[in-house]
Formats: sequence, structure tokens, C-alpha cells
Amino acid sequence: MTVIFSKKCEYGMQAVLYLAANNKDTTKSSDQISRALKIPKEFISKILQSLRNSGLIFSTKGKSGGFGLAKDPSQIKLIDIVQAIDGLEMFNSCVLGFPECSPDTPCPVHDSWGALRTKAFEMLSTETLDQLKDKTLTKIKTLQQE
Amino acid sequence: MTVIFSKKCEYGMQAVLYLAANNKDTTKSSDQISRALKIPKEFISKILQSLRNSGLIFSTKGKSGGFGLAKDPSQIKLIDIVQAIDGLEMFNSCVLGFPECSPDTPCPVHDSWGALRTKAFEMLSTETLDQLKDKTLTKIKTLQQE
DNA sequence: TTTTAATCAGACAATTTTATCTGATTATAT
DNA sequence: ATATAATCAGATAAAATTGTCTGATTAAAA
Repeated sequence: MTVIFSKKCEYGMQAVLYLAANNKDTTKSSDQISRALKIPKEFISKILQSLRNSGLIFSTKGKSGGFGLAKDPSQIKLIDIVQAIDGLEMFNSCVLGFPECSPDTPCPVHDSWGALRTKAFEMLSTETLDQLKDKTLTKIKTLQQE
Repeated sequence: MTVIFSKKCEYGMQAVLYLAANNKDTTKSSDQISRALKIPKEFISKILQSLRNSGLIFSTKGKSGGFGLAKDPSQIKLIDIVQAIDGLEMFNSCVLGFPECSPDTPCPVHDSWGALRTKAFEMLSTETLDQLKDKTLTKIKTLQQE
């Protein structure tokens, strides 16, 4: 089971973090990304295509082609990837699934969830990929060792 | 899209909250629950059956049968329903989908997500259904008005 | 110019989740 | 006893998500 985000979104975040952790101006092929992150090649390929359509990354075709960030890592935050793939709807929905959960018609945990939701949003929108680079590199290294 | 929990789990929590908000020792039929919460009858029926197998609620068959809480509302917390339906795995999984995300091999947001996760768990495990009763009744009233 | 290695696009397949249908069983009330 | 209204169980269907395949296009390198 996924925690909050869809698999697409999880993989998308991983892939963009990976691109951000590598040298700027060099592209990575979907095959490289697939192997580094152990994500099915065709699947990550599809996800990268859609992120390209959203303008977050770019791609070059042909031999030695691949994917790269469209902006500087200091200009991208995890929330941007979430928005592009899963959308931001979850940050405005009732955690118990009640329709129209609002300050006027709150569910039993409306207030406590509201506070948490804000924290979650902050978690994804404060730091830039730039700032996450070191931690990303450390994590990716551990993935190879299996 | 669901926020964190599956639809089954959302519906399950709604239904158990509904049962807890009503008088003890009276059962509600799946049809009543379905209409009160606007959840497809057969679907909520299935979910209630599984919650009955988990021992959280009981059911009586035959005419004037229905579902009721197996324990006092002061003995039940939302986390119990989550555990019975979705399980607690999400409170131990990486929000970015990385495998084996641990203090030793943390993902870039491991710490911040860990804190949030704890808060979320608290949100579901501090208050009892008893304590949520008033808020539940208020919310359910608003559902009828459409 | 030909080979090669990459993205791209669309169809397809598998799996999981969500929802529905049908008939059997059960027990109350008439 | 019989009719009625409920749960129960299992099969089925529909929808969404996840994953795969195939062929076309593109561009670098031999």
C-alpha cells in the first residue's frame, strides 16, 4: 500500500530527486534511472514523459538522449512533483472521506487533521531539491547495494 | 482520490462513528447506515461484515436485525478501525516509496515525515469514539440536508 | 549512410480497488 | 405456519491503478 501518494507520484519524486542529485546539464536515460531506483523501465518512462509535459523536466531524443531538470534544483520543490502527478486535492479533502468537510460542517477530526495537513504541505514545500541533494545521494547509494 | 486511507477504511470509520453516536444496545441495519451516510448499501454491508469478523462490531440476523458496537464507545478509537481494515503498515512506510527507509538508510524527508506520522497516529488513537460523539452527530445531520 | 540507442505514443494486460448482484439463511412479527 | 426483513457468502462486474509491449521517430556515432 502507498502511504499518501500514488505509486506514480512516489516514483516521480524519486526520479526527479535522482536527476537533481546528479550534475546539472547532463541527462539520464530512463534505463539508467530505472536501474538506479529499481523501478520498471517502461513505467518510469511513462511517468517521466508526463512530467516532461508538465514542464518540470525536459528530454532529448536519439542516441545519448535522456531526461534532465528543466529548472535549477534550487527552483524545484517536492510539492511541484506532487501537484503535477497526483494534484493537490488531498490537501483539501476530508481524511474520513466525508463530503464537503469544511469549518462550517466539520468532521470529528477536522481541526486536528487540518493542522497535520498544513505540516505535510510544509514538509513538501519548504526545502528545495537543492537542499535535499546530500540526503538523496546517501539514500540512492544504499539502493545499489542489494 | 482518498487522502490516506482506502475508501473501505473511510466508509468503515464513518459507519462505526455512526453506530457509536447512536444509543447503545440498539442496532442499525445496513440499509439505515447506507442512507444516513450515503454509502452504497451492498458495499457498506461488506465492510461491516469484515469489521464484524474483526470483532469490532456485532450483528444480529433476521428481521429487525442489524449492526452494533461490540464494545462501549469509550473503549474504541479510530485507529482500531484503521488497523482492522487498512492495517498499520502505512505508519511504518516511506512516504516517498523508497524500500527499507529506516534511521540507518533514511530518505530525504525521513525525519520530518516520521514526526508527522506520529502526530497522525496520535490523532487516531487519543480520543475515543465516545469523546467524538457530539461532533459526529453534528456532522451526520449535515449529510441529510442534501 | 547505416547502425545503434534513446525517447515517444498508443495500445494492451494485469492487478487492485470499488461496487453490485444473486441466492441462501436467519429470526421476527403477523 | 407464513410472510417479511434482515444478515451472510460467494460470484461477478466495473473502474482505477499499475505495469508491459510494440512500433515509430529521432539523433548520435561508427
